[in-house]
Amino acid sequence: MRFSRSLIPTLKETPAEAEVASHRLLLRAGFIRKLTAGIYTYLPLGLAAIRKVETIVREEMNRAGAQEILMPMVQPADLWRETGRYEKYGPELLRFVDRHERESCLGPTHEEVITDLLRREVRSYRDLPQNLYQIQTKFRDEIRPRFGLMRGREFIMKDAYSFDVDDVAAGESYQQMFEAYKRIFTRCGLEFRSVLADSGTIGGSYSHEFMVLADTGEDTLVICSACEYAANSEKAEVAIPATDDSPMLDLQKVETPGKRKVPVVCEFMGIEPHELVKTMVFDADGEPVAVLVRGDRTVQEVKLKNLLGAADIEMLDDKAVFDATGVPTGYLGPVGIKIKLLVDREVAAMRNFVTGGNEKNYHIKSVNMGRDFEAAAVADLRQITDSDPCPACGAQLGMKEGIEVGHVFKLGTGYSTAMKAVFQDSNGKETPMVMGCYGIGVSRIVAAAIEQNHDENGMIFPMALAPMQVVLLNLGLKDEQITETAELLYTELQGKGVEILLDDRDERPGSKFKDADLLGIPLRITVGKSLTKNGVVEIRHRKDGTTEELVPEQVTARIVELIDAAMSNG
RNA sequence: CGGGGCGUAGCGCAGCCUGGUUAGCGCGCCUGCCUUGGGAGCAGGAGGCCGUAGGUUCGAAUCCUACCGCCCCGACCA
Repeated sequence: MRFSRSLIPTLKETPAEAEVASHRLLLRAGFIRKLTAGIYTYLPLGLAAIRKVETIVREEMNRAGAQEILMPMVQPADLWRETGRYEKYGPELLRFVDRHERESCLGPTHEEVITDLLRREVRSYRDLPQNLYQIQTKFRDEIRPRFGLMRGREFIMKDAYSFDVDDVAAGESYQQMFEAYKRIFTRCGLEFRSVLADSGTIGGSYSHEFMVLADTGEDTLVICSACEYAANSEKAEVAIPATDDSPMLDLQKVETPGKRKVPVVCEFMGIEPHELVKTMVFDADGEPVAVLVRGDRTVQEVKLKNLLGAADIEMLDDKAVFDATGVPTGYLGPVGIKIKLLVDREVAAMRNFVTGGNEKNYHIKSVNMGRDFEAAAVADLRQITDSDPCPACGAQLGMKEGIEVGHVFKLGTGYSTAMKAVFQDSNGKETPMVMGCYGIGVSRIVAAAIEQNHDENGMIFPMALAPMQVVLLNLGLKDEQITETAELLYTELQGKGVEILLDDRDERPGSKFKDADLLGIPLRITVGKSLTKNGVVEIRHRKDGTTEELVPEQVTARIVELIDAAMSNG
């Protein structure tokens, strides 16, 4: 690839819209350009990086026995109605009608389509298992696309679906995919963790996420310092606390005029936030629900959503809270509350706590569950913290930020039952297929790799994902010896199958060095003055800046050696 | 969806408050000279429906209205 004839529009200045490193660098290095909010064109180098990921994913999926297909992007609404998701999926699902007034949507995921396919084609247990995947552009109309390729509305995803005769077989499929995923992310040269996860809108019983560790991650992971436990913090179960069995004291109403916020109430009453219980009100698919958590805790909405089986959970604003309860925010409490009341396990174990008085300007002391109020349910509803013990072994927990790049789910028979995807088992009995689904954010991996590997000068690609393996700088376009040597090396390396970008632009050396750094290509060959002076060219490693000088005849062999080494330990 | 902000040359911005010559600056781009190991220098040049539509005015990039687009924050703690 010749730089002079390629569309690699690098920018010296940072575009105003870019917040995070990967977005900034992808724009500056000329990998992507934005068409509209959350929708990007991949330029030659950006696409090359995407292709690297796709190739690794394909190889490992095929190796694991999955078969590649390609499903439509436009899907009929009726199919989505069969599973109830046309209504349930929410505004992320882009809906439209075609010229015949047929309702349609753009596929954000493909469970319905694949299940429809399999129910038509699979009759017998002899046809199972099946594991099918595609690499496709998905569309999700995100509330707020951001960070370039990290959270776009349109993005490239690999999604796979497994169909098995029973839970045991489905578990094997799941395990196979889990192993394939580990190989994929390892080959990509990424530092990652697999964690227990919530299964979200896709549904299902059991799932793991694969997270690339990076400070700009949108997810928080809890990782045990002692055992293997690792989970997304929205999923991480908080250990059941010891029950306080001190004697119940008498209820006591306290006037707290104007004291609404936890810290203010605590200061006023001379107590600590952990002695207070706050009452939060949410809207769960239109029904108001109150949740009790300790004053210093945070309600984990995902847990709440799962407990209620709700499609959408939203915290109510002050006015809506008053409308639902007749009490201004700040003074809500469980005693005498009129709406459904859910209680965090930690609160259920407490005695004699302080709550709002359910009356303006009053709080109550020495409240106790069971005596003073009843809960519709007691459950784990709060966000875990790093001072909580590991739910598996009790040791210290650590927290890290991560970018979700892969997700594997056990779906069970939810979709197959809803869509009547059944087969006859060996006894002739009609049985729903047991499903699993497995996603990888292909375009997001490129962004995640850059988040994890960059410096102030630009990207630093791992060899396996680099759009080009080598960049060769010709610093003497008008010097016959330099140009001849550069061209010779370019041809020779291409002949060895090396992916190489020849910087043959009529630019000054400084610009070429800057661009080479920016592009993050792992190896750089410089042919310039040192050739005419000392007969040597230079190889520089982008990652650590180390250089080696050698005569031109040795370069090709050395480069091939370096690439092989980088690919094998990646 | 709520709040805030921004739309002026390919990119980054100034001008707008306080309306009035030819709408500026830096980077990039084109031509020439010069230069060639970390984003050089000089000279010349091209490039703008000042987001769109309407209004106010003798006169609008500037004031008003609507629309469109984009960015940021929030949509989690009473």
